[in-house]
Amino acid sequence: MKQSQLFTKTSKTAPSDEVSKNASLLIRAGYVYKVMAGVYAYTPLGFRVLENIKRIVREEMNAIGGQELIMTNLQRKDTWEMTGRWSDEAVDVWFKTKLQDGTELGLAWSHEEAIMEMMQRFISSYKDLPISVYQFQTKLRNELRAKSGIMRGREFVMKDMYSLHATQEDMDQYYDKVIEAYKKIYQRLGIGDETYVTFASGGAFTKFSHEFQTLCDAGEDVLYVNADKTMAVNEEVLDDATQEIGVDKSTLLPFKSAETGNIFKFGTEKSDKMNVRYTDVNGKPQPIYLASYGIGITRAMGVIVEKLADDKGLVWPQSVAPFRIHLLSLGADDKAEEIYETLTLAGIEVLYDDRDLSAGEKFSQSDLLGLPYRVVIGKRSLESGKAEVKKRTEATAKEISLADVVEYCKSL
RNA sequence: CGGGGUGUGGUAUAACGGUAUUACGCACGAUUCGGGUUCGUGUAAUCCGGGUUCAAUUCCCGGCACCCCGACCA
Repeated sequence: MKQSQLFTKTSKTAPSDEVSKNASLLIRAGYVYKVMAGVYAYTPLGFRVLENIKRIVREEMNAIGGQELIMTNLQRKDTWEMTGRWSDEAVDVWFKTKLQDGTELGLAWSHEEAIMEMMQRFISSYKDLPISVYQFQTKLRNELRAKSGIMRGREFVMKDMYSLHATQEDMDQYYDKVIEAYKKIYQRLGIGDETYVTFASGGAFTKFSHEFQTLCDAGEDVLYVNADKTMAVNEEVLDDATQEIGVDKSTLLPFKSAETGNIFKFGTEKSDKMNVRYTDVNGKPQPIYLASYGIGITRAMGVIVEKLADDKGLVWPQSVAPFRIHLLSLGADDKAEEIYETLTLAGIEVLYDDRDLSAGEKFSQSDLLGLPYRVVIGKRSLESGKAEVKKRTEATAKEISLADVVEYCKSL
């Protein structure tokens, strides 16, 4: 894409109403637009990052048999009354609205009940199980206080997956498979080395749920990690969990962390409350085992920013960057344009700064945008047949022959 | 939800109760052309509603919005 066509622009000044690094940088660089507290629009650059994160998650979910679908934001009251979660006392983040005839509706903060309700229409026999479905969905939660930029909003994008099983063994087995898939996801997102599978407060079925916690100063949780970094426990359940697994809690060190994923087993709770049954091999009705798996897509984006950005601006891992290469022309538009066309035709995602700006502006804005690689075609180096390439994470650039630029870019 | 704070051009900011400041941006014209180049001209603002006062961006009341701390957080 040519940068002259991009409607967003960078800003030298940080917004006065944002404290968090992620929101401040994303707004300055033109990735998001703040609509209100805790509610952000994703402009083309931010949209591309979200789509890249989703692509990675989608690939891993598909790899373990997940079927993608999309549920609705408008939800029926009676769906939630079946499990006692329509009440504002039970769930304090509800947005509710009404049809013109007065029918009460809920705006989806979760889809657990909604999935069960839909699935009862499709599951009748043990032969229909197991089933694993997932979606990328906008969740609406009426948080008392939004904070930390895109990391805790009132409207956010989440990947939620639900697996339904005939037996506990089958659920347990699948649950473990999801843990492995999640590990791959965080690795691919570039935050895997600092993301832990942790014990956290559980649901009705199990004593603990599992959270995926990523070490991050902007996070809201405190994680206790052991010395060789193989085990971590959420502070919320520190005493219980350390007792359960027989670990001396004084050997664990606390770190701030952000919950980037949460998985848990409902067991037959929803099935029982909502009276959803399948028929077993003996013709008898049986409850369905349910487990649920979430990843905050927008929160993951915020965590990536928080962890990787430097004093010059954003730094994206190649896997999620909106473009792989930032091509700058410094008074060498003809040659740069030619390279841009060639790379684009080759299917390489390039942001080409074709604007008539000073070199300094192009460089500093390029740093702020944080694309993984920068290729500079300058009038000066053009004369010696050279171009300059630099990784965003490295301080110094190197020169390569102009003739090798296209091959170099293809090899990245 | 409890507590605290802040609302001024598009953005960031200044102004004892007395002519709304400056920078960035934007437009035009020059200048420059490898780290937010330089200069000129122009453009554009006091959150909303009351009150006090000769006079309110400034003080008071109410509302709304935003931020922070806490609480909350499958």
